[in-house]
Amino acid sequence: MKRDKQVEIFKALADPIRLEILEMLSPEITCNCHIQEQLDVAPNLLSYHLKVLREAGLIEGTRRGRWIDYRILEGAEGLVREALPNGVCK
Amino acid sequence: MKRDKQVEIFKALADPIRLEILEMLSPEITCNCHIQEQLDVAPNLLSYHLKVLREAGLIEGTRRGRWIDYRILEGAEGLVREALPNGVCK
DNA sequence: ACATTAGATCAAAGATGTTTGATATGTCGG
DNA sequence: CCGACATATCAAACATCTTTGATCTAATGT
Repeated sequence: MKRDKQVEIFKALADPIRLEILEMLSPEITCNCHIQEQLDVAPNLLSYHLKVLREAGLIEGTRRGRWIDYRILEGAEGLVREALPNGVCK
Repeated sequence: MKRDKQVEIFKALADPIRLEILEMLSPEITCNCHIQEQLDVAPNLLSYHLKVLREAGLIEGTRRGRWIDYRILEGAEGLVREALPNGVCK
């Protein structure tokens, strides 16, 4: 994996709001509005963090009517594990 | 693990120089001066990055005469794995 | 004790990230 | 088509991180 991609993934993980979001998304698809209720951040701020996670390739959103459902991408776990530096993780 | 600690670890990993260092340290103890040769960063900058990694609990340095040998800490792998968000990694 | 070398620390500059407020886009219900 | 709602985008303010240059500490060899 390219160094830049590796860095992008860890940057995406290096924020408390984004970690909350990822754990909230954990069990399954979650509507953006649902995340919003639980998280108490401005809607545009939530959008920003979701975008960072999306661009890192960790989540994906699909529109359902007026809302957007977010889910962790299939490949996300593999991607993160692949990003772990050899030095630290065999 | 506390959210702050989790964030601290990912921030430590979210930099290309620090990832280089970690992979360089991978096989075993490496003298600071050796890292320096391979990395081409100012010595004070290297110090800064080593400090970030040290404070995150990933590496440790011990002085040997004029030099300092750095090594990945035993617990580093466990620490990083523990930091991975449940959402992404089962 | 002195000069030299390896690292660390500090403060300021520069770069990058996050948050906010205002505005835009897309979708629904009437 | 219009008003309301969900989300996204944009620009500016603010905060944090990284890099640089100067200075400091600790250890070595003479």
